[in-house]
Amino acid sequence: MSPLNKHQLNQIRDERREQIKQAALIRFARHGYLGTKTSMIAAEAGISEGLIFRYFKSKDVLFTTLVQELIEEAKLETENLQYLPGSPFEQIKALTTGMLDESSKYAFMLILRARKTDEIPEEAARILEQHSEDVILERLISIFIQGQEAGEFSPGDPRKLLAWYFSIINCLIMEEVAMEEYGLPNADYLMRFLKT
Amino acid sequence: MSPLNKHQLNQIRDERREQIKQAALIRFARHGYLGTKTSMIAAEAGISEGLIFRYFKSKDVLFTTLVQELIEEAKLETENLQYLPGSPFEQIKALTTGMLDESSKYAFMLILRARKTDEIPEEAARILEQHSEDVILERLISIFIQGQEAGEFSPGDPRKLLAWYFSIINCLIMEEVAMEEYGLPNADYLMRFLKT
Amino acid sequence: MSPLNKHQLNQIRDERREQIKQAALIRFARHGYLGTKTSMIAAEAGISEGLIFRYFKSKDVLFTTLVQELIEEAKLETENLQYLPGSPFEQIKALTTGMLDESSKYAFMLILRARKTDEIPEEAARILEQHSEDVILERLISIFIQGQEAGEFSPGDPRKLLAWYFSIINCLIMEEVAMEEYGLPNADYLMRFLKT
Amino acid sequence: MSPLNKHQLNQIRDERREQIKQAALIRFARHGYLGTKTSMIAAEAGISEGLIFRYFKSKDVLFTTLVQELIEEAKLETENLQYLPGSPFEQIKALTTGMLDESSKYAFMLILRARKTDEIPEEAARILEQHSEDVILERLISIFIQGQEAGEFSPGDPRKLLAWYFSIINCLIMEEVAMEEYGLPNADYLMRFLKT
DNA sequence: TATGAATGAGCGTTCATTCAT
DNA sequence: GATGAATGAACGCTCATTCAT
Repeated sequence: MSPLNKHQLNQIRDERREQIKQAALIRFARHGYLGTKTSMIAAEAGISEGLIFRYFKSKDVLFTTLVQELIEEAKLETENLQYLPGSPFEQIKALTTGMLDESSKYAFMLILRARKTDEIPEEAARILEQHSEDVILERLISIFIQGQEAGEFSPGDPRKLLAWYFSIINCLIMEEVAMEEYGLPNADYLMRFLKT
Repeated sequence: MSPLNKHQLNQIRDERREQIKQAALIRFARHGYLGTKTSMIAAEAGISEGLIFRYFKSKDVLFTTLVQELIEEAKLETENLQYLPGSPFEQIKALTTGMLDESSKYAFMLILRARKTDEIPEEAARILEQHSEDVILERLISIFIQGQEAGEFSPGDPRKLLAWYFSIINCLIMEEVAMEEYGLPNADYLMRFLKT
Repeated sequence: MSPLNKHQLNQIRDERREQIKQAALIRFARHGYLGTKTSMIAAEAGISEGLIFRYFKSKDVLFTTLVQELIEEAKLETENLQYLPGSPFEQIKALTTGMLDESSKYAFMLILRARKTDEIPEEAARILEQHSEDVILERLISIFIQGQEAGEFSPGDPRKLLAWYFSIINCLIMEEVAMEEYGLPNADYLMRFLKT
Repeated sequence: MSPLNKHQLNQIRDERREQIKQAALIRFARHGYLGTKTSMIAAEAGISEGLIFRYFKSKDVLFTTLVQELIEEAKLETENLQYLPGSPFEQIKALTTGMLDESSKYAFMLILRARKTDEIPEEAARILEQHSEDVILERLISIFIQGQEAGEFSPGDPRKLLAWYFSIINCLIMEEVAMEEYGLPNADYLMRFLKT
């Protein structure tokens, strides 16, 4: 008989995996893929360097896994959006508020930083290319069109408006450090860009 | 006796230096500090790998020199700004237009990417921290205050308004690639954030 | 009070030890010392990785123990040989037949592979050097001399004849895999090398 | 203008490549693929560890290149064989003598050791599987059949005879170290195996 | 001055070994 | 006694930097 039963071991494994992913998220978000040494992740997680490789085959796989899961989460959040109550303006404002929220800070930073660099694993680049632009934006575009039809949003190509608006949100999240002094603009301020 | 006189040699040196800096600018802007290998810079400049180190003591120094000079240029441009004719709104609009211009693309990309990563030489980080926020922003802040006094800009802490506004511009420049489809919003669009 | 008495525990220990040695024998024989990971031995034995080290201080010691014991067995077998009935030719033929037998395959493979590599523990190398040539060969040499005196074996330095003959046997055992198609030559065939 | 012309540089590169290959050949032959550390090859060649990788992308590629070239050479030698004058017996004796020769010792050791281990790069394994058995042996088999028809070689399946004979040669080369005392049997001795 | 071969410190990764359970 | 998660030394490999030419 085992000294620890199967359930307990699985729990330990799951906890460690999560712990490593959390540490990696913070480091990758702050220093990028190349700038993050596995020793930094180990230090952040408070474990030995070698242990990382029992849970993730390589730094590459660890990064790609994170990207994969973060994209998945983002997709779900956007999916829910269109079934939310309220006008298009209120829906986008809710999303904007969520994106600027402290709790999802590192997730966005990692994804956004990753998308601006060629220096990430090929597979991660593929995932980013595929999902982000195509799937999520398609969902939002219909909300934007409704917003324009309702006269809430400024006129013109809705895809263009959407692209610009989210570029700004994205970038602001990335600026986080520089912004420390004044914090992030609130959603109301940013909605100016959309209003007619 | 030397086949080239001192003046000619100096000219060659200066040209080589410039050539290396130009190559480095493009590469650092595109791939970041860590992502840019010295071999890439040599290839971009069409010289041998070793030669870089006769003109710059190290990759570190080359990068820091670039940052230094780009900051310097930006400072000059901002300095000139306040002596320009036109209302505060028109002055900021001119600056905005200049920043979004193609010709200064790589310069801004390098600086902005650098500011988002800890993974740059310490000295470069120090330069960015010191100048960018303190000196340049100080110059702009007075224009913003004038703008608010003239009722052209929205009210509130002018530093906050300034920080937010330029964060957005900066981010949009960085998005350059993702934006290919729609290009950058023109200055008029962006001025919305400032208007009351 | 212990649920198992001392005798039972010793029996478990002995069985485990044997089980590990058997698994290690197969793996070391097939993949050599460096090519065999302790995890492979554990898997082959159906036990956990850590348990190996309660029975053998190290991979090094496990390997050396195996070599030691296999050499010991070989020595005993050779010892018995000279008291066997029959002519020198028949005695050597019996030994040859035994070496080519399926049941001792892995034992010979391990020993032979070990002797061809420096990459084994120092102590194991020492054992191989000492015993193999000195003790076993001494026993066989007298049989060879008798064989030559009886005109059964070809003339010349008997040590040379012996060394060559067994080298050939050894090699054939190692070839096992490549030989699958045709099997091993039988003892009669090999005795040609000895006959006048 | 270059300080060294293109021809000189190519010569340096070719010499280094050959030097590394020679060092690697000796080490791989003696200690096998896993047992040979890149540091050992560098030490044997009298160069730094890193330099190996300017000439060969990886230890894997270096090994595979060696296997490739050695197989190629062996193929050529065997090809020439059948156009040589003399009886089948004399032809095989010439080949045997060549294989036992000091100068090609390491080449055979490397190949033979490689063929006995799974622990080599996949590509190298593929090359060995393809060429050795199929191409070379086919050439020799016809000489063996002629030898049997001429009554020079012992009867029976010629492929079996060939396989056994060359297994013995191969193994003897591998035994090199153990054999130091008596040297290798000469070709005459080994031809006994083939004679009727 | 210019070259590119050569170096070596440091990274990502493996695996024998330890140890809490 | 048995487990397998955890460690760390050592490996293969990269790349900024040096140096003979």
